[in-house]
Order: sequence, then structure tokens, then C-alpha cells
Amino acid sequence: MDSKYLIGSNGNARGLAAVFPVKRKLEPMKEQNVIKKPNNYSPPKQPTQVYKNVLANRKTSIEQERKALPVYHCRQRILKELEAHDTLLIMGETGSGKTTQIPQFLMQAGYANQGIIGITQPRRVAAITIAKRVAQEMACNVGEAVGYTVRFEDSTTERTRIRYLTDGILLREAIGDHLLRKYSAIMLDEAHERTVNADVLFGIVKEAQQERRKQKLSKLKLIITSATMDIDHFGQYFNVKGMYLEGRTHPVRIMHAKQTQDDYIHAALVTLFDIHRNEPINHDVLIFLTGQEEIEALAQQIRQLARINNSGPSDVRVFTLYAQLSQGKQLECFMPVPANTRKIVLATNIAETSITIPGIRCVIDCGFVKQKSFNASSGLDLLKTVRISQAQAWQRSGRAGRDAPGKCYRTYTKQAMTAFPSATQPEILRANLTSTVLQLLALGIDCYSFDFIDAPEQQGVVSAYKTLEKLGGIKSVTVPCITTTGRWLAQFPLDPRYAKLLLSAPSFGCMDEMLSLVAAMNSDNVFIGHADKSELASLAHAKFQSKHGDHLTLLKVFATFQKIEKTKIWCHDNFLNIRNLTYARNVRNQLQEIATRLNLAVNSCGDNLDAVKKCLISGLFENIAMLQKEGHYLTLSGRQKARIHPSSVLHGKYKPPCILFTELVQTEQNYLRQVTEISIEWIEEVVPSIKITHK
DNA sequence: GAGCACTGC
Repeated sequence: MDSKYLIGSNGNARGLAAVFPVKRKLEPMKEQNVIKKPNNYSPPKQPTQVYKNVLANRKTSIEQERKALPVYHCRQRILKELEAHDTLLIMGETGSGKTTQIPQFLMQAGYANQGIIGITQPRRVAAITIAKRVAQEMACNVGEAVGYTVRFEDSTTERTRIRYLTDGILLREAIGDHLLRKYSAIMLDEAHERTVNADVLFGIVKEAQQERRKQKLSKLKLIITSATMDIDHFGQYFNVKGMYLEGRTHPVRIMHAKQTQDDYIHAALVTLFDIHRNEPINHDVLIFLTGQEEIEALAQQIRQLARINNSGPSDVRVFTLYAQLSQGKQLECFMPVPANTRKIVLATNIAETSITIPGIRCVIDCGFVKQKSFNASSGLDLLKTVRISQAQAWQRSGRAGRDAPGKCYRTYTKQAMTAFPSATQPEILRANLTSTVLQLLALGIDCYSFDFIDAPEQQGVVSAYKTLEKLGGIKSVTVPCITTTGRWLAQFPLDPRYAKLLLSAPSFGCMDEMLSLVAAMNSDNVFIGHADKSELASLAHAKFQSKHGDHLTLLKVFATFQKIEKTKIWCHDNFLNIRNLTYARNVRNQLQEIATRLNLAVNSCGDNLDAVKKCLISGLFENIAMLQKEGHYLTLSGRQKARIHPSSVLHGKYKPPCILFTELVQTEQNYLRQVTEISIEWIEEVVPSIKITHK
């Protein structure tokens, strides 16, 4: 092996290696943002009877565990601060117990007497598992005093006082009631993740709080919890000072590369084998990489090298971990490995927050991540490998210290890291805003004046308004005003362009088909393409191919899936992703419920599939491209040069003169993903405002 | 003739 990359973990660096222990510094709390004590403050009520019963039933071992949590000792202080201030900002480190304990403190203090306590989470699984844990602590069943609400699943009852929910659900609820009247307290957990939903919620809860004060309604208490990085920003926005909660994690020693590495995969590989030679065999390794292909390739390489080289004292077991992997394969990395074997997990940033693998003592961080961003002027989606942020680097290294002291090897220099952005850019600054803008309008809020913690660029907002105007959802771009159509569009948990497809489908006579297609388009790729089994897979997929293009192919797959009984075997035999198809089924059911509520006729076009294709134009009229004589396509709006993506059924075959596409993505080139042939004449027929200039 | 990170309603 090339020795210039070797890491000497004992400090005698050779090449890449170098030992630079780095301590994470905590910024001292700033006091300038202290809020004044409100004058109309009333002390909370006494504990409810429900809670007294709960206390009586609580098991002592759980009680001991609770007392050991760092947050437990801050109970009085948290309650006191919350009495004095309506908003509380808590910097809670991993393992502080904030998410499970603070809601219980609030309930105990009587905050759940006139309204419930809501805690938002960025992820479904988190909302569910935390609710279950807290129910256990309170010796009740989920759905009694404690419950959760996530999409497709609501465990709460009228008895529920503490409710864990995803931020998306709370945002939906806000559309129904801007003042969030059913809540007496809301905790926005993991605020530093800065999801689009959370960013919008910040503004909404802030306004709800002010408005309730103005209307002399019951108070809305807010607790924002975040990791340490962005705390000043939150402090200024909410006009409060932060409170620090220590965590319970172990120290992680950080090692940076001594020299710049131009091949981070190779650097990771060499580092791994160095760890394997020098570290105790029971220290498991987690390697952060950027994507599926990279992960599978490196996994192969490691397995081979381990076999040939036998370089280490013992064996290795390699696991891969990324979102598209089946549930079963994902769970494999949780299984214990035989003695004298090292567990090596190659993961995307799914292992950064979503999945925690026990036993990890070493992390190798390549310093890159694949990130999606949206360019409003070209309508281009960019999926690029970019540098991670410094915050992300710390998050990754922390994964080595969950169970015991650990080590983190960074395949980039300490110097290089200073050039990394300090925090990941909030998603709202790089997302397509059509959906967000409409949701805000449904709330009666104009995006131009909304109090964003970080306002998106004007251009993105304007282009979102323009799209909404073309969809018939708003009246004017300069002074946007939501229409009845707009209100209907906002009813669907979909991109407004997809929602439009459902609103227009009845008049094309293809609602049944469109419900299925939109549901399927909303789920991730249903086709499984194996590198080693590609011939078998494409043979299986060929059965579903429609000459019209990818949309009707997808529809055929989903329709067959809906009819089949033994879905598991069928999906396996046909190289289809059962998880994504099942998700599509759930989405379809939800969409159909909403359609029924809106009195939309569920009609079917049978074999007249032109109806489906025409209907697609009604929402995706911005996604049309024309074939040029040079052989590439040019998008109608945005005038981008692009080619049909190789994954398309229309790729490499006859090139239709006019196509409709789902997405324009830039990777190495511009690609049109999911395409369908349409007639040029249909465009003006379906959307009269679009004029096609020939040649 | 190339390849898509991660969430969520």
C-alpha cells in the first residue's frame, strides 16, 4: 500500500497522518439579548390529577435513570425561566435528556392543564420512539397522557397532554388555526437542523405568540432547543438569551490529515487499515462518504483487501448504510459481529443524525457531502458534492463518542477546515419555494413581509409566485392574493404543481390514474438497479415499459403493485423497491381522502392514456423541452440545454420532438429525469397562456 | 450512454 498516506495513530505521522487533538470550544453565553420580564405574567397551576396518578405508577428504576440525566438538575431553573419569559432558548447537547424530560417538567408544573404541550421533531422515527419512551417513563400507554402524530399515523386521543409530532404536521395544523390554540406550550426541538418546515414554524409560532398576547388569549410558551453552533442567531431572532445544558457524551480525539489529500476515498481506505492494525479489535469504525455508488465500491475494495492482504491481526466485517438500502440491509449494521472481528460501517450522512449505530469508537470523515440546491432562474436542480460545514464535521466526529471515548480521523487538513462554511446553509435558502410560499399564503402571510429567521432570496420568491400565478393559485405577483384554487392546492400535502394535476384530472377524466401517478412520483425510485444483476433487472423492468415514456411506465408498475397480493415476492422478482411502493400506496390513500373531501370526481380514462399525458401538462407546463436539430433538448422556460437521463425508458431510442419531464437535474451534464412524449398542439390546448413560437 | 444526499406533509 502507498505509504505516503499512512496514518500513525500513535502520533508519529507518516504522510496523511497527523495527530492534532482539537478541543471543541464553547462560546460563552451572551447577555445582551436578555428579555424583559413581561408585566402580565401569571404563575402556572398545580399538577393535574392525571399527572399525580402517573407519578404514583412510575417505576423506581426509570426514576433513577431520569435523575441521572443532566437536565434533571436544571428542572427548577428551566421552570423559573419559563415563568419569567415566554420564550426559552436551550442549547442542549446530546444526551442531556431535554427532549424526554422538559415536556414532563412542564406538565408537572401545570402547563398542560389548559392546552397541550407539543414537541416537534424533524423526523418521524424520532417523534414515535421518543413518545414511546416518555410513555414508558410516565407509566402509561402511548395515546394516553403521551402520544405522537406523524403522517399516516396518529396515536393521540383527547386525553393526550404531551404530543410529539413532526414539524410538517404542526405546520399543517397552523394552516387550520394560525394561533395554534390547542397548545399551551410548544417545544421546537433540534432547531439547528433548520429544515424548511422548522424555519417557517419559527415565524409562525412567534407571530402566534404575539397575536395571542394581543387578543388576550392564553399564553403560548415556546422552547427552542438547538445544538451550540447557531445560538446567537436564534437568540437575536427570538430576542432571548440562551441557557446551556450539558450533555453526556465522551471525549473524541480529533486527528487531521497533515497534507491535503486529493483522493479522499483512498485516504479513507488507508486510514482504515491503519486503524485496523493499531486499534483494539472491538473498536468499530464508521466511515462517512457521499453516496451509494462510492460506498458500495469502497466496501468491495475493503473486503477484497482484507481477504488478500490479511494485513490486520484479525478479520473485518463491512456494512453499508444509505437511505435507499432496504430496511433489512440497514439493520445488519446493528448486529453484533463475532469476537476478533472489527465492524466497519460505510455510511452517507444518514448516520449523522437519523441512525445511531452503537459501539462506534472511530470515525473517518471524508469531509464531503452530496447536497441538493435549486436555481430559480434556470429551474435547475443541482446535486453536487460539496464540502461539509464545520458544524457538520463536529456532528460527524461526535458519532465516535456515544458509548466511550473515541477518535475521529479527518482526511482533510486543519487548515482546510477553516475554509469550510461554519454552518450548513439552511435548506430554505436553497430550496424550490413554490410549496412554502403557497402554505404561507394559505396562512394569510405574504412571503415578502414574513419574519424569516433567514429570508430566502427575492428572486426565488418571485419565481415561486409566478409559478403559482400560472397555476391559478394566486392573483397577482406583486400583491399576491390567494384564490379558491390556491386554497384547494394548499389542501394537498404536495408540491402545488402536483396538486394542480389532481385538481384538473377530473376534467380530463383520469383522476384514478392521476392519484396513482402523483403518489408514485412522490416516492423515491421504485426501480432497483443492481450493478451486478443489471441484465436481470432491466429484463424484469422491460415488462412495464410504456412507449409513451416514464410516467406511464411508472403508472403501470404502481397499478400492478396495487393489484398483486403477494407484494413481497412480486417486488423481489421484479427488482422493485417495496418500501417506496408501499409509501406510494399510503400517499395515494391520503390523496384520495382529500380529493373526496373536496368533492373531486374519481373517474378513470381506461386505455385512453392521452388523457393522462394531457393532464400532466396542466401542472408541469414549465417542464417541457423541445428537441433541437443538434440532438439535445432545450427547455421551454429557462432555455436550458439538456439530455434525457439514461435511466429513462426513452433514453437511447427514438427522440420525440416534444417531451414533458419531472425534473431537470445537473450532475455531470443537464439531465431530464422522467420524461413523456407529448404533442406540441396539446400545450396551447391545455394551457392557452403558453404560446409556442415555432422555430 | 450515465448513475440520486437526506428529510417531510
